[in-house]
Amino acid sequence: MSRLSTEKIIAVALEIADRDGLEGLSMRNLATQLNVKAMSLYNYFNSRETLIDALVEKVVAEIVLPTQMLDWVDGLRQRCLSAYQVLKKHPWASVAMMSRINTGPAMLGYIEGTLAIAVAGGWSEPEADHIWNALDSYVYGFVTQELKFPVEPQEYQQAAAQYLPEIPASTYPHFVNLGHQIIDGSYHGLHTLEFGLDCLLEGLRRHQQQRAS
Amino acid sequence: MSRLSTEKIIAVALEIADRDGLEGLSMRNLATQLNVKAMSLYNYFNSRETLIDALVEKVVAEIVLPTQMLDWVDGLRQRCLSAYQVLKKHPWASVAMMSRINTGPAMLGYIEGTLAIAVAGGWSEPEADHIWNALDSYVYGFVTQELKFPVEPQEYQQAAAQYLPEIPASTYPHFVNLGHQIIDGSYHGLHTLEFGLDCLLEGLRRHQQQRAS
DNA sequence: GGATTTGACTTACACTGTAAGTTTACCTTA
DNA sequence: TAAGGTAAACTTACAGTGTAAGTCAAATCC
Repeated sequence: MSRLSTEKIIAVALEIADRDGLEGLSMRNLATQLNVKAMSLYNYFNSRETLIDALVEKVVAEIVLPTQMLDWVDGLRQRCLSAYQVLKKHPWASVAMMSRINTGPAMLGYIEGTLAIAVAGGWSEPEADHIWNALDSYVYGFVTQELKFPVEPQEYQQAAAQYLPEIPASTYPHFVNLGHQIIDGSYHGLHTLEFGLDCLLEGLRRHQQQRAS
Repeated sequence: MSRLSTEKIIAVALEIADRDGLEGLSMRNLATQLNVKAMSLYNYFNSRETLIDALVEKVVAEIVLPTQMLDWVDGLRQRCLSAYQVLKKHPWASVAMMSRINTGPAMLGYIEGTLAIAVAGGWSEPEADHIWNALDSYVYGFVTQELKFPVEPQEYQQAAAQYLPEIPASTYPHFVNLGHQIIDGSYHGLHTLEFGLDCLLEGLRRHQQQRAS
């Protein structure tokens, strides 16, 4: 660790954020990991916020856009699944991407690539803009919600068993029923990105067909 | 303001959060507004986090579920639109709702009501669970993204005019095209919740029809 | 009226981001 | 090689954060 660099800082910051979340990424904390004092970081980033912007760029760059020519539905689907995988690798990122404006090259390339798929599929540019926005709203929202729940079905089962007794079945019948199904194993309780994603895409396809006729 | 109470604290905290965001809601700040010192608040809430949980509950309680019996599609649609309006009134809330687990009565009632609409529409409980999750993922994600952009078309136009010159049209053709359309007024650039919502619902309807046949 | 509980208070600690100013070390040019 | 310039580290300081711990007065209850 002879000398600092933006790349080195970003790499270590990414490690910390992935492990401890954005709130665990303090300038002093990060500096310590780099064998340096906090203020030295300000030679490379104007503020903590701009550092986080750089982290978001780094993450967006990981999302892969389909290269070979696909049906627009398959293309968008594949893109969303890639975004999903990347966002799950970086648990802090979905909220950051939703709530901050990023105009870095990775983000622009990501948007451009998505628009291109839709336009190639016969949509106008404003329509492609709506489609991109709708898909990402769903993907970001889904990931963020999923991250707050236990991942393993087993943990889910335990959590359900723990909390369910306190919930009156008379006022919340369906909710409690679901809880019982999760506890007895007849329903895993886990959600998949594909469920809503395929509904969205199916709706879009219908929308396009209806307009053509 | 003779005496503190959870209701009074929540009311003022809600004002602050709505105006300055969650990061503007500090215990000292909040206490000052209540003519009290910070530590007095801890007589009513164990921590800042539990206070925020209470705020979320308060917000969820504002969401209205359709009362009269509607088609399940219309019922879910109406519910999502209500949630959307409420979340826009409380700009900090969408992220909070996505990222924290809330088991208060308002939240449970909200979920239960949503499940009930879907089940009444012929879906199984696990399916209703998936539907609820998909819709809320989209709504939360949409609101959060929308809140970071300028609201007025005019501001959007100005922002586009300001940033577009720096973006090379050769590498981002569709993106730049969209920018031009926003600047010249042929495309407002604004998104609507309904676009993706109706796609989702249409996809769900198809899904159900296909299964029935 | 005395005991008990409630709800406010003060103080203190370990953090946070970052503005401002200083020193060290290297690199370039004479 | 010596000198000058600059880049990149440093220290110090400030105003803020959440909250643990202990104190003290007033209201409530037996």
